[in-house]
Amino acid sequence: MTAPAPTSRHRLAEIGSLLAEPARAGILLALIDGSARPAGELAALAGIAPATASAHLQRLVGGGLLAVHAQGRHRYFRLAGEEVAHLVETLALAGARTPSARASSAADAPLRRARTCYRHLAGRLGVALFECLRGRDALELGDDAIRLSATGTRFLRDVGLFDVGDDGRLLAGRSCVDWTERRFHLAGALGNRLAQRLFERGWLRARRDSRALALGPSGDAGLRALGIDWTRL
Amino acid sequence: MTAPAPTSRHRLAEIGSLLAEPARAGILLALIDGSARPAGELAALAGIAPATASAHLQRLVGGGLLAVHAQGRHRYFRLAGEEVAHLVETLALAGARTPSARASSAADAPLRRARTCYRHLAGRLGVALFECLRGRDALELGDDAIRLSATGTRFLRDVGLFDVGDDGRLLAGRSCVDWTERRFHLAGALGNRLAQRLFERGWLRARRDSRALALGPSGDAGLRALGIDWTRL
DNA sequence: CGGATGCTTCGGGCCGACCCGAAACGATAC
DNA sequence: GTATCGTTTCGGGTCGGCCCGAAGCATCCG
Repeated sequence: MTAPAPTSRHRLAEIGSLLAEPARAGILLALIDGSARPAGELAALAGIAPATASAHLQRLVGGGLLAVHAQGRHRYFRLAGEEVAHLVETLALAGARTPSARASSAADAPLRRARTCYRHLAGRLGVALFECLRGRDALELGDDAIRLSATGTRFLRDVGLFDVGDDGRLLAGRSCVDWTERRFHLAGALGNRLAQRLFERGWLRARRDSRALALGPSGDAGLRALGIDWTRL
Repeated sequence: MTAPAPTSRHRLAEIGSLLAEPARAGILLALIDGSARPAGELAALAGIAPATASAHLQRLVGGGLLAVHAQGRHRYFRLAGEEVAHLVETLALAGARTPSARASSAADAPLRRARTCYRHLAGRLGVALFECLRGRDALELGDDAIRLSATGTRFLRDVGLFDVGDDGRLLAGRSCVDWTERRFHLAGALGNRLAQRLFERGWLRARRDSRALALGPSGDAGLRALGIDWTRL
């Protein structure tokens, strides 16, 4: 047996050590909805002094997990990409091994119903959306991604989610196992586009104080066209 | 904005700190093929004293990443489950961000062609197998897994991989993105069963000194029935 | 029943990481 | 220009983790 290459074990350890600190883990979790936040806010969120947060943020950026952009005297930090969100959720999923931890608090109820994960939908709504599409043969399994079928593109146009020019087959989707539900939901470019359209059409809207989502003005009728009943979700 | 629950960030950090040490990362990577190895061997592999390895192994078991079983005066350690293998590969994938690292050495060539990942197949062979099945409508997208279709079960019987009693629809598969190829290959119970049969039928055999796989006596003809040419893989 | 082997526990040394307050820096606001 | 705010850099204190050698238990072997 050859030992695993020293480099690969060190890379693994490097990523691990970036997540190993509760303060850094908290920062990543706070950004997992794809938002960009200034350093001071992240410091308060993690419960540490600005000086400490600055060092942590520097390490996270250096490790390629976060991206920065300066704007005025603020510096906004966000996750470097969807892979990072996926990675963090995978790890969080692995950590939630005990069933007792999954029962969790009533405060999580809106989160379990519908939330954003990076830029796509998760929670029971995300799962229901996936199942709706799959049940209508709207999804095709590709060699490296899940794509919308011709049937699916037509269906989404019919319910008013896609415009005439949109071709869903060009969008690569990833199916990813939902954290709370342990079932598939749609991520990747396809999932992002779909979520974006749901917001644009006023079916969903973001809440001010949480990752959880609320029903928009035209959401009830819209979701019903997909066979989804929000009130029973 | 509510801060993420303290518990979740601590769980994330806990998992991270388990991976954060090169010695522990090396141990996990050495076990990623699903093998069980005694403590002393893992110590030598990681380049540390037995006493140090013992402490590391204890932490990994306590964290739920490894499982032990004692046999005589040896204690054999292996990954606690497929989720752990998935987790480690996800992280290793994230770490291999630079293209230069992916070019790597010629010594990896057999690994890139065909290897085991936990108990299923990966590398170009794993990808080719997935694409063969997908192209023949042998796979169906389910709500929580990828399953073999009726067509697929029949096909695998025809090529001699499944016995008459086998019902592939009962096996849940997961599609997982290959580390070297960045395309889907088949994991989960379905992937494991398939790999097991390929070994039983003598199409593939394990090498003594590596995770890489070699062609078995009846492998060339068998793979050709799947439309896969080993020599051009 | 000794003697080897595999693994663990114990004790102690070492080094790195985390944390904060104070001060410097840059940009905005007045 | 001056004051203020957000952020980073610096210095120093503290704490925990990693590491190993030696000793203690088990297990197998002759």
